[in-house]
Amino acid sequence: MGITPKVIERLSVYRRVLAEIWQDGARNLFSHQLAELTGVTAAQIRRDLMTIGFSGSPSRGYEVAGLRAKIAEFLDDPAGQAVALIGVGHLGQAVIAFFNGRRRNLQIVAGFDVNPAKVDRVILGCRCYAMDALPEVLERDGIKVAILAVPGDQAQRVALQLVRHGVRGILNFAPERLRVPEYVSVENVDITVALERIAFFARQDAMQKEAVR
Amino acid sequence: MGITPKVIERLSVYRRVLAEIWQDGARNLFSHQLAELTGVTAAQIRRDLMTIGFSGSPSRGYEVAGLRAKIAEFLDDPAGQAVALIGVGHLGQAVIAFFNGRRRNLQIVAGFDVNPAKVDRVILGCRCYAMDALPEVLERDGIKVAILAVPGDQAQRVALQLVRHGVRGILNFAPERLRVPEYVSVENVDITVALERIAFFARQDAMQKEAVR
DNA sequence: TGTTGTGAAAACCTTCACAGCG
DNA sequence: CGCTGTGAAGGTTTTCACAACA
Repeated sequence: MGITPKVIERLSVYRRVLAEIWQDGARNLFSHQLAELTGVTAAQIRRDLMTIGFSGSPSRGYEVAGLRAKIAEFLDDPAGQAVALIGVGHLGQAVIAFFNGRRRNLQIVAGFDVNPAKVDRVILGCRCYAMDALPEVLERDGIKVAILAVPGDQAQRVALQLVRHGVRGILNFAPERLRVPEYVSVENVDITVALERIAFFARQDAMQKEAVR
Repeated sequence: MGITPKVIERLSVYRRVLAEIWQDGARNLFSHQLAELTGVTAAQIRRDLMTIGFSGSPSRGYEVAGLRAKIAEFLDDPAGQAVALIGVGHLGQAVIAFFNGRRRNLQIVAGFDVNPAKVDRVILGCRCYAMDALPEVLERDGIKVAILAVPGDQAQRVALQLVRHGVRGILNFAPERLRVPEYVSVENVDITVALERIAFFARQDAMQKEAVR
């Protein structure tokens, strides 16, 4: 029974689609239907649901409500998880705007920035603090998850500061590989790398077409 | 010989680190040194360099300049690649700010938005157009790569529009799985999913610690 | 019939371990 | 000696294919 990051990722995608089709009135669906909606193969979906211990019926398929509940039980902390955002620049603000209101269970409750113009203001609904306040606020709100949206040359230093004050998961937007203790999870969202990847494959496809001609 | 997305991703990381150490005056390095700097294992690095056909010497290691050139030869189009950005909201602007000046070879040359207040302005150095202008501009600039930063409910429609006008790679920030022809590469950067992933593992670690206690 | 649940196979990716060499 | 390059092994993830069932 292996709950790998990939499984988590797909479960997260499933549940978004399930919420949509629930709105549309669907109460049951088959693996191949969910496959169609998510771009994951039906076999993969059945495997994933087996992994989290959810069963369907051959005649009716999977019950949407039950599956949503089971996924939530897996992914969410019932008490909710508070999230800190370090770096309230363009990217940080985009993350707040993108995120707030989307998931109730996971909320960005505090922003931190070195820019005095931002400190003690409420930006897009998120209260901002000076970096000095970090230890105090993290402790006060029991924050275990942080989003790092600071310039690359500061990411490592800030990351260690976060870890020192109890953070156990970091979503890192800086183009630096962080060195942190192994009990801390890091997820790198590297926009440059992502763009280079698609640029490469877009070019590849174009070259193939040329070769075939 | 398999050039998979994972290899591309690591090459991209290698070259960033190589640029840094080149600045610091390093002219050669061993696989284990690059491993230390990137968090990738030395064996993996040697395998990757084998894949792109780059050789080092047992005594001197790898020549930094040559390796940088070889990676560039693989990843970059020598003519450069123009990139379009669809959706110049918070996220779109963050992407421009994050990206501009970072890679010369890959440049965001045009932004598109439905908001008339943005049309025909230059935002963070990027010229913005109305959505109507999409076909014309894509064609004019020979754009094959696009960044999609529009609301989820519009992503699919816009994606097909992009494909229809020649785009072959899409970096998708919308929380929707795009259905596009198989000759188009899509890379999903799903911030919600990423955050849920680290939140899950942060919680996991906390629970394990509790169980051990 | 058409579906789920799943052992087994296949595909893919990473690591090991060592020959070869300066 | 310590490194690279690489065949082979090991591990992980995905897919196949089919029994069981409504």
